[in-house]
Amino acid sequence: MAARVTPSTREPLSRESIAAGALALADREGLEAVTIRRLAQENSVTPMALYWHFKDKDAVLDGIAERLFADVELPEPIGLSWDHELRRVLAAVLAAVRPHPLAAELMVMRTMRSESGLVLAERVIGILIAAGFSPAEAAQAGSFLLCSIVTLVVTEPRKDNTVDDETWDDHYRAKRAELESLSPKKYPNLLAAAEFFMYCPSEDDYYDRGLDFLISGTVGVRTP
Amino acid sequence: MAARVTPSTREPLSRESIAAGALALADREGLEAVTIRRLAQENSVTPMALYWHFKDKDAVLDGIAERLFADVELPEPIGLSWDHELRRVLAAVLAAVRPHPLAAELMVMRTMRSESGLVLAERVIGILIAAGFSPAEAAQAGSFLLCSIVTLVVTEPRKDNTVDDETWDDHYRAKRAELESLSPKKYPNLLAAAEFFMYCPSEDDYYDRGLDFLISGTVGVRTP
DNA sequence: ACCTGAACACCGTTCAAGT
DNA sequence: ACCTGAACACCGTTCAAGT
Repeated sequence: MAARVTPSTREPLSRESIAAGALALADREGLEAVTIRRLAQENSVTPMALYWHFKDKDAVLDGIAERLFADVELPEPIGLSWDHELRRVLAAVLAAVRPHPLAAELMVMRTMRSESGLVLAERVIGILIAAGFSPAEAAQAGSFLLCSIVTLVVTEPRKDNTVDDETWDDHYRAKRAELESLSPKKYPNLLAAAEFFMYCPSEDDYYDRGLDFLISGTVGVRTP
Repeated sequence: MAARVTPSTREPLSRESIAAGALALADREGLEAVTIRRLAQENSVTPMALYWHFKDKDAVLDGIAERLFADVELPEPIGLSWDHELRRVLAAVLAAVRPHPLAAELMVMRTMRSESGLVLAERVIGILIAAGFSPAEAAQAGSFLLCSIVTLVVTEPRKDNTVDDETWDDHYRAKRAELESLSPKKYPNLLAAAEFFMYCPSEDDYYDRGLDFLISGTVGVRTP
């Protein structure tokens, strides 16, 4: 029984397997749990072993981001108007990012460091330039749109899975009680909306509205 | 000379002075330089001294965020349409955040933990609800708008001040050469926009377009 | 090529103690 | 009330060495 778990049966390390394990760990316990030493332990290996496969910890994080970008299944263009094509691309990014709310922030500022990220960026910038954006405008809008997808996922009010259910219930009740104890005279609107900062009535509505917002914004800043 | 710097002449600690010093440190060297031990050193005090004023490190970060929100000078309403009033408020947030690109991310998820943050949120949610947004829609849009201001500031292509000029010049040239060596067949649009991922032609244009985007997006998702 | 082992300079935090 | 001192369990990383 226990013999099956001895170090001698360990799988060989690789950039990909380490990155995949790191992403899984981030999904389970959050990004701050992803440390060199912890990853070494999970791979039944010495911390220094990881430095053979990655230059430093930042390169490991690049590896996680790379895996996230690789999960984006870019849709083939089907001849819709540019704003509808853009929405399909953003929806594909969203679909890839949603399962990884605790790791998603790594995609910000790391887009150009992986093949998949570059392909995605080329696609978005291409749509924007074809729509009449200048290169400078397209670069800004493209960067902002990708960050916004990450923002939507990261800030979606959710039951975080890094703690057990009762702990989170306590935390939730405490936070909500705190918000709802605010002065009704000073914060009437905040009180009316209080519950929606902690709880999302419909995830699909939330993300549909998010995409609507981004497309409206993009259309709105175009100067054709 | 050296006598003037002896520990005995040290100013008394306080929540506010520690938070202000922490923000200044983050501005100079980035958030990862803000450690309990470093702050202790800068205040000529033992690390443990900080635990009298703050519960833990997260509370110190709350303190920094609090200072950032306190810098927002909310404009008085002047009877414009709701979207123009919203733009004035977002512009005020932007003005407060722009000087602190390396610390700005702390404002995300910490809005409700300080008086100034609550006042800002009440104002934004108030505008949205008055414009016809439901409480749930207003909560989502309000959260997203604030995060977006932070995103604009954090992702603005800039010469980061955590390293000296030549180091950054080298880094800049290397990055740009890397981007511009991409296959023109595979990444034509990315190449056309390459320089604008690293360099901002006009900060004012950049932020004007950012605010335009956010207002267009908000107007676009309203269902009156 | 791939991994180990010992060491270094850092972290945040607890606990008991000083004034 | 406000701060110190020693200690603990962590970090990332360098350098030399093993197979």
